[in-house]
Amino acid sequence: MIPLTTIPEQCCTLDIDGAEQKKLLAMLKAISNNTRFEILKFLVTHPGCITGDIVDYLPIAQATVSQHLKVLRHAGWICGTVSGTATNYCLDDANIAWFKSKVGQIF
Amino acid sequence: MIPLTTIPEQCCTLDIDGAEQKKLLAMLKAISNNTRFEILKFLVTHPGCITGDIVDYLPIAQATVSQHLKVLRHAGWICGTVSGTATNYCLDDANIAWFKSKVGQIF
DNA sequence: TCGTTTCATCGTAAAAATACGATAAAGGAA
DNA sequence: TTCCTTTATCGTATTTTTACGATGAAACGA
Repeated sequence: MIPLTTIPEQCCTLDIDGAEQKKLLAMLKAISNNTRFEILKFLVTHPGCITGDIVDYLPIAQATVSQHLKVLRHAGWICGTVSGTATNYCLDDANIAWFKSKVGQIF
Repeated sequence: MIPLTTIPEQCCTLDIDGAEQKKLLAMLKAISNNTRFEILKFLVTHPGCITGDIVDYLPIAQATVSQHLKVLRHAGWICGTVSGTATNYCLDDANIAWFKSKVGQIF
């Protein structure tokens, strides 16, 4: 019998492919930008806030924030809900749960 | 007493900052490139292989592979060990373990 | 020594990402 | 309607990333 200590620890499998890999890489790419990561952090503490709140919080132009929100939306990190002239943003819990579980299973 | 079902599920905390956030974002950025992700996958099944093996496996130039390896090294995903004229590459288990645990705790 | 192998780095071209001001669209208030 | 607020999109400039060929460095064998 092989002692437990000699069994090499599998540090990760990276067992993913095709559409799932594409989706995961898109999510990874989206959060690997510091500004977008900060937007996500802001949404954790300010769920349902509007674009203007994020614009006020960040030191960048409104057009740039809007562009980052689009990237986060398309990657599946956030959901936007139009309400009058404003848009409320929330974390996309379902996709984030998928991300967490996928990363947990392949790394 | 509040029923369990009404307790909102915390989808993520994103509780990270400073040097740790910087390191995490660098690792995220490094793997969000498809070629680099494929290199990591190759290393899972070919631990200790040399640069030339990766060059043969991928459809891109040697200089480009070397550049990607540099990015992965600096981000902490892999370790390179010079052996004669060759360089053996392995996954950086310790950093990958850190990555996995960090992602698990903030998402 | 001389040539070969292996790999990193240099210089540079092309593509993608990031940022901005200006503008457009759409809802609400007067 | 007219004006104001809010946000997305357009066009574009700048920066960063990605890719390549060429070159250099270092180890090895003949």
